[in-house]
Amino acid sequence: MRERAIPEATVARLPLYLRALYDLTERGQQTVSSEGLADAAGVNSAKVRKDLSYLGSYGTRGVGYDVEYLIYQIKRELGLTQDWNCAIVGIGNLGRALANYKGFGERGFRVGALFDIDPEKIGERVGELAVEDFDDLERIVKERQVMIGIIATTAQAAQAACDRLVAAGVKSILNFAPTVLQVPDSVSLRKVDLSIELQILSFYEQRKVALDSIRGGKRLTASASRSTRP
Amino acid sequence: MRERAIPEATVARLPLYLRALYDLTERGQQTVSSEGLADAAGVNSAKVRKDLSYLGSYGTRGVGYDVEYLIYQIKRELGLTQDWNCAIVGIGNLGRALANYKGFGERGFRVGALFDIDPEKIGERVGELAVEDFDDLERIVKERQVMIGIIATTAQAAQAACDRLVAAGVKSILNFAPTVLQVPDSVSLRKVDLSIELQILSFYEQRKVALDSIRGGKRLTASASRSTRP
DNA sequence: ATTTGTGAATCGGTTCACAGCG
DNA sequence: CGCTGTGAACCGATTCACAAAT
Repeated sequence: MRERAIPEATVARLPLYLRALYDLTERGQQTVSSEGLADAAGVNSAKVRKDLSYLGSYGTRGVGYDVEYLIYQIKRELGLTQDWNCAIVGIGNLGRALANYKGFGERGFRVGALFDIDPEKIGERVGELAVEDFDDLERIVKERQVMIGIIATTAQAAQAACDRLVAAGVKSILNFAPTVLQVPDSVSLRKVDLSIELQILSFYEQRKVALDSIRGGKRLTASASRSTRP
Repeated sequence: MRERAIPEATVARLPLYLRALYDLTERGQQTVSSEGLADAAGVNSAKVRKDLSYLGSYGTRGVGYDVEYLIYQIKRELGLTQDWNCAIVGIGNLGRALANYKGFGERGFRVGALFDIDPEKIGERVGELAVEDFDDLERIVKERQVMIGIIATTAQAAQAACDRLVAAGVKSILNFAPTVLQVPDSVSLRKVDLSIELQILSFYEQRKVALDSIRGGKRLTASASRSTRP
């Protein structure tokens, strides 16, 4: 495989492989087949092979992939050989939880600033940081070279938070607020919407209940609903 | 359009449309075109029309869609005409934030039980609920007719939490733990992985920096990075 | 004997473009 | 005339299946 451009779908799976590979090293495995990595990452082996082929030819036929080496290559591809400074805007329940979340640091994402607009919260300590004034965002983002902004405000406040991050030069934004944000083309935006995930589950759950009641022939009551194959 | 089966991609967007429609009612709009809804939901109008056509022919040519009626139809399709009881397993930072998150209740998801294995936490109040013993999960899930389980444990504890939820008859699970979970086919599983989202952003950010430094001809310093088009 | 790497076939989803209807 | 609803064309991603490598 030569030439650039890794498909989006592949990029989205690389972190999954990376996590699976870390798990494998912890179990002392030095080499892994596409099949083995597929199982550990919860995908199928054809996908693993095709995905990894976009990075280069890092496997050995008849053997598999060297775990350490593959970790290195994926980290390099994802830009994880350096640490990234993040800032969280909106220190409510979720912002606080994100500020305290250990998983970020482990993966090389340093939360280096917390912002809120509420004078009650400014100055308050959360973990190792103090909440700072949203008005100082631009200055602090530049001083601390924040590269990634995490928006954990209400839906109403999210666009303003976003605009300020963009004005400060932040090019990557992760949005937890349940609203659509506008950013210039030069900025990457991803979103996580908690209640949308539940609504999607609701769709499939509802369909299951409907199907059960057709098959069972009678209305479903809570006590009648049993788990099939535990 | 007749016959069943709504594409997965469409199902995943319905909650987005729903939120956009709520926003429109708040602004007093009674009818909306596919173009208008597309803007509000952050997609394009061809997608909106095709997606909505899977639900039925609910629009009026030359006019658009009736906002209220469309809300009703989407809610019905998603199974949101009823409330769903949820349980959160793992009351750490994130579990606590989720327990306090108002967005769930607003969308008809009632958090009706919190579980943790840590004796220190059992009995503690979080919002309106007390944390209960993980050992009592099966009984409580059945008593309160919990339909959706939310896993906010560590990666290590997640599979056990998942197994217990499945054993208790829960058919829909939302996993926040950074690990791959095994569930029977009869159970729907979705996942939200916070640090994976950051890693994806990292990939695109890194590529941007690389591109800039080629174009700019010189190494990038923090103060030299300006936002293009604010 | 295995397991990769990859063309070719396939699938699902998106976009186009316009006929059909209000 | 405007906007929906939808076949048709298109595009990206997944899966298949096997030749190539060790």
